[in-house]
Amino acid sequence: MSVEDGIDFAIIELFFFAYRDFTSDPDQILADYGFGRAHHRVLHFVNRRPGLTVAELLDVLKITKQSLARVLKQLIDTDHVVQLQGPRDRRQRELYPTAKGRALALALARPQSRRIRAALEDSGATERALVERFLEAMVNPELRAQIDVGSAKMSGKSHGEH
Amino acid sequence: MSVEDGIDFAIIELFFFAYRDFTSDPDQILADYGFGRAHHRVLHFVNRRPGLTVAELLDVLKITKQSLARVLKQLIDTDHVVQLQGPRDRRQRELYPTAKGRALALALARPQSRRIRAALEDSGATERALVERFLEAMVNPELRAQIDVGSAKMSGKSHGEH
DNA sequence: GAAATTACGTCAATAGTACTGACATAATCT
DNA sequence: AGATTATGTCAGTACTATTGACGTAATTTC
Repeated sequence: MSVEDGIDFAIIELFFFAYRDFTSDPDQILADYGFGRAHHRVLHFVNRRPGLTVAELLDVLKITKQSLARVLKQLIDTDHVVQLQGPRDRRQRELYPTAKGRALALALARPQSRRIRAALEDSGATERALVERFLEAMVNPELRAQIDVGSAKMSGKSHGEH
Repeated sequence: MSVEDGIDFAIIELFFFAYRDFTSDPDQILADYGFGRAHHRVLHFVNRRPGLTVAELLDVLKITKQSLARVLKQLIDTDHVVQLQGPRDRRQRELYPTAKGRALALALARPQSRRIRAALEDSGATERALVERFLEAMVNPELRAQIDVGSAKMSGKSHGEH
């Protein structure tokens, strides 16, 4: 169905609409802080992978360090993120969320999670797994390593407050 | 699994990565034309809903007419899109793709469709329907009318070349 | 038929996010 | 000691988006 010229227009369009609305919820909240989507992404990944270095963050986001600079500086200046000198390599800066940063990251994730829950409302674990599998398969194969689907990597890595 | 603080971080992240890579394919092609993502979106919807008016396009894209102006002008100047005076209301401008515009829209959609096909490789119609249902459910309910999943609306609307 | 509204176009100013290129500093590696 | 690496920063540019204001032509309303 809705495959014209062998092109899957239906899912192409659905993906556009779905992502547009998916990002609209946090955008509202971010506006109150004078932040944009870039701040959201940085905060999200610092929160999810506390202690990641600047280089690792750049690699995950696939942006340049000049693009990151302003956004990261603002998050540090507003006390949402802190930098600690790397323990092994003192050139590195490990990034950690503050309590304030974690709270904001959570506030931003909440409506998105709510939207996902609603979309999977009448679905069981099978359907959920299928959606996860589909989304993962949409990611470039060589980049799937970046994805941290399981919670294993997180559980032992509580660095507390900084 | 991977639901911390009751937040579905797994799908939030997967959605980010999936959409990033999903848009990266056409971005490469667009660069050759000096176009950006905005041009892609306009071209896509003009192609999908030939004859739609400027106001309808703004409503679908959820941007302002000032944002659309430059992009649409460039697409018209480069002979990818044409404007025709509305038959009923002559204030309106109906937008149609040219053959050139259709060719570009198709070239942009091809790698995206290929990616979707690969992601659904070992899936049947059931799984495909499930993914469609999920994506549709992610869209704001009041905006689902915009989505043109079926091909019914398209089939009889071939306006030919302009 | 005059007045209000609508559809569209355009000018000006601003913001957010991204880019390339270049250069500096400190730390680590060879 | 010299090369490389990790990070920071300065300068310039591009793309997409915004708000606000104004103009024109066509349609609707009274």
